[in-house]
Amino acid sequence: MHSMMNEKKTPHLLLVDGSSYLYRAYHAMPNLKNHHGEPTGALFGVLNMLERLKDDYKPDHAACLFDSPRPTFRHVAYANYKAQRPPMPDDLVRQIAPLHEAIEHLGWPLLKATGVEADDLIATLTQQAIECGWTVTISSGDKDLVQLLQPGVELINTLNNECLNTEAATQKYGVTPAQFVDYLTLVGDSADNVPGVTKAGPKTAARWIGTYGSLDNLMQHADDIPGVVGNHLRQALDWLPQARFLITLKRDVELPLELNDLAWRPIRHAELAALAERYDLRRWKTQQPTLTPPRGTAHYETIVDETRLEAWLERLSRSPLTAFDTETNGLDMLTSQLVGLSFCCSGESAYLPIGHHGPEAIRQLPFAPTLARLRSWLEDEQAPKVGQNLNFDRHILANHGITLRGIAHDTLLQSYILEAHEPHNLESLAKRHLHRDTLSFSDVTGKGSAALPFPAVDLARATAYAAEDADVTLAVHECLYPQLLAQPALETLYRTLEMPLQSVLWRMERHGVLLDAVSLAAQSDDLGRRLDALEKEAHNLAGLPFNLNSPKQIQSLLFDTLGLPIIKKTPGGQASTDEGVLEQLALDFPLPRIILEHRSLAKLKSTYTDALPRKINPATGRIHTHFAQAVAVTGRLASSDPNLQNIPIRTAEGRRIRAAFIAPPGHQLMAADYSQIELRLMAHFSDDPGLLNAFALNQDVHRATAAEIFAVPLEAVTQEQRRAAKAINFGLIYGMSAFGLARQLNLTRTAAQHYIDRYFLRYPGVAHFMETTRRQAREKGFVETLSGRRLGLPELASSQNGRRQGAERAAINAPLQGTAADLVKRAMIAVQNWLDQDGLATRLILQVHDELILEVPNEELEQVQARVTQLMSQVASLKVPLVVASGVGNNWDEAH
DNA sequence: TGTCCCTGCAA
DNA sequence: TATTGCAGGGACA
Repeated sequence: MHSMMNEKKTPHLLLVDGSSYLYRAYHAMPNLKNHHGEPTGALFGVLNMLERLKDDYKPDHAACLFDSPRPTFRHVAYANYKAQRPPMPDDLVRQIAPLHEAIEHLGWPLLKATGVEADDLIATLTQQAIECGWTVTISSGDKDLVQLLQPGVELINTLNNECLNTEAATQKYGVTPAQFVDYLTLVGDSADNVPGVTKAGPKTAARWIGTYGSLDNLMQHADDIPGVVGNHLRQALDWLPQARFLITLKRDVELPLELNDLAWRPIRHAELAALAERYDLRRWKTQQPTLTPPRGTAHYETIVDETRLEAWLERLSRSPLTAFDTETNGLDMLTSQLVGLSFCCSGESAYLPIGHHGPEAIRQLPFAPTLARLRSWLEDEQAPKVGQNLNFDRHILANHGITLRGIAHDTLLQSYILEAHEPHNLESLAKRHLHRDTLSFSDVTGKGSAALPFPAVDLARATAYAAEDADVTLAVHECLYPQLLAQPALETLYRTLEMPLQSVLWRMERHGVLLDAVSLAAQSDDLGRRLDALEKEAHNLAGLPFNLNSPKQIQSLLFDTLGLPIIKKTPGGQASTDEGVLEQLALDFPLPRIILEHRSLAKLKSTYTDALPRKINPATGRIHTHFAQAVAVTGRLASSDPNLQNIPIRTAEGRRIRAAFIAPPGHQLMAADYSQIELRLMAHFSDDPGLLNAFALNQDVHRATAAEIFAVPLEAVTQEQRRAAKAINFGLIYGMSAFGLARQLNLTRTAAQHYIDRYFLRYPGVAHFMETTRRQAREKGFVETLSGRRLGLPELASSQNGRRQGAERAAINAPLQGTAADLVKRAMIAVQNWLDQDGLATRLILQVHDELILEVPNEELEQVQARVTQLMSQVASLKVPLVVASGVGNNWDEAH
């Protein structure tokens, strides 16, 4: 292939405005301290950000630039320059020297300005790099730097991930980067205390520059500007040249080094480790190769005697934050038993085995007394803990009568908020954020049939695995949490939505739901008999026996043996036998109809009536689903083991299954669901008058849509028209094409396209919303919900057309589905808070995306139904009402 | 035993 | 060539 040496790559230079981030990191994390009580927030924030930049861009050359404390030429020229700024807080001043040291230890070239600002250094270096034909990335939170944009230069704001090039900046500010100085001169820069023209904001300034081309030309025509703002402009004429001078970055600062000196330096591990030790910078302690011992991890302690236990209890009681993890004899949250606990704080990790079997069991501390010693720390609200999916540990401890309290952080949820589309297991997090390979569970237990249960693992290996989990959890927290703090909307979601929800979900899982197992057993029998009959009939029609559960056998029977036409192929290239295909074949042949009936009943029997009773927990007599909080990329919950979010409802047989979810004696089930929530959100986001109006008038939205599309009065809409309109409404939510709609409604493509055209003609706001969303997704790589939840769509950049178009459809759906998920989560928290405050015995038991199900004592029924529907509808105030429908009954079916 | 494929249940 | 999930059975390594 190509020789690498012949491929000349354009050198890439990364310039980081250290000063701009210093302040922001400090204010984002004002209270972080090391074990000496010295402030470390800015240190953490800036170093984490630098490492992230280095990883993301992998530049050939780089520099981190800082302001000098001494007056600059701008202070000399203008006495009020930055005069409104308070002096740098002492807490921040103390972090600067160690920060500079750490940056240099990490191998970054570092430049401190003298007599100029960091921005002037960036301007000068950018100028030099462009002249040499390099490309440049500037990282800063400061908008002044827009003036440096030109081909080959991009500007990124690491705090909000905004990335500007010449085009994007022109779009954003309405002036080109070359005009930016003139523009900012007119607007003024309040951050630096440089006033512009009174009453002239961004819009006016951009318009003036657009009309007159430059500040100079505008000043020459100042007399032409009418109105009050014209007077203000004329008053500012004497000042504007000086303002422009202050705002213009100096591109010819004399530097003590050349571009080629901005290469990466070797990392000074020993110095870095010393600094990391002093300031509790775990990330660099662990990255430090000479300090990380080889596998075997002798530095992890195994707590097997009274002295060590005592020392650790002491250490835990004083730790400002402890990473905590449990090891168990199984994965079932309600039945598994504790085998050991691990801790990590202040750079030390340990494993406390209490439930191991085998020859070594005799070494470990006794189970019950040791757990009793730990109880007060585990239950202490004031002992802050961080974990990876602490809901699991909370269940395990609850199995032993211990209530875990003081849950301050969860790395699972941090990762989910930051990058929902990435894997969130601890091994992946360690790899992605710490560049560490960790021991996996199967490394320690073995796999397959040879796998040992964890209690049989010897203490040394168990310690290597368990203590590492706690160690890594703390390190991941120290990497992810600053990233959250740097993005306030995400931090708010994490702190006020996902963390509180975790507790709500835990209680729902713990409480479970009651099932009528007798009814389900009877249904299984009934279904079994009907399936047998259908099977006989199918075999007779086919003339030979075959397995009705095997798509492969059905395929060969229908299409090979019987010669029926192939309607469509599966993604795997096989002739499909799915419902749509069989439905079509059933028009002309008898056998497909029998297969269809068999399929639908077999599904109910295997997935529901047979499977659900097996999931009843013998101890509680109830079903305990698991609500996964960090699985769905849109922010929805997912239910599993068993999945209680896909219980049938559409057919009569299905509803019998739903009716087997019952309330205990003296209770009723209440179900409350948001009506048309995603379409309402579509109305809200799109601002479309027609759609808003339909909801404002509380119309049947599908009927209203039909009336618009088919141009008939509301009361003249036929069932068929309404059905078509409903398909379009749902299709829109999913980003459907004319092709898809045609298939759904059995129309020609042209007819479907005609409907869609009519729809967009009547609802232009929706068309605009969809286009805007697609564009934002393409430009930014993500879309956002109303709460600012970021939904990343990496496939948007795919080179495969199909994948990319799939991602564009997902981009339409994601803000709607994701915002609905945010609202329901808020409602759940509000409902649980209210129940707690009022001391009610009502329990939330299930959530099905737009529906909450509660188990309500009869005497609380009235107030709960009123209040829950109210809390749900008031969870947000949108441009359309949020309508909640609710019902009550002895079982889930009746409650609908 | 684990994994992939097809199918189908829900919002 | 309609979004997000979970799960069952068959087929096969």
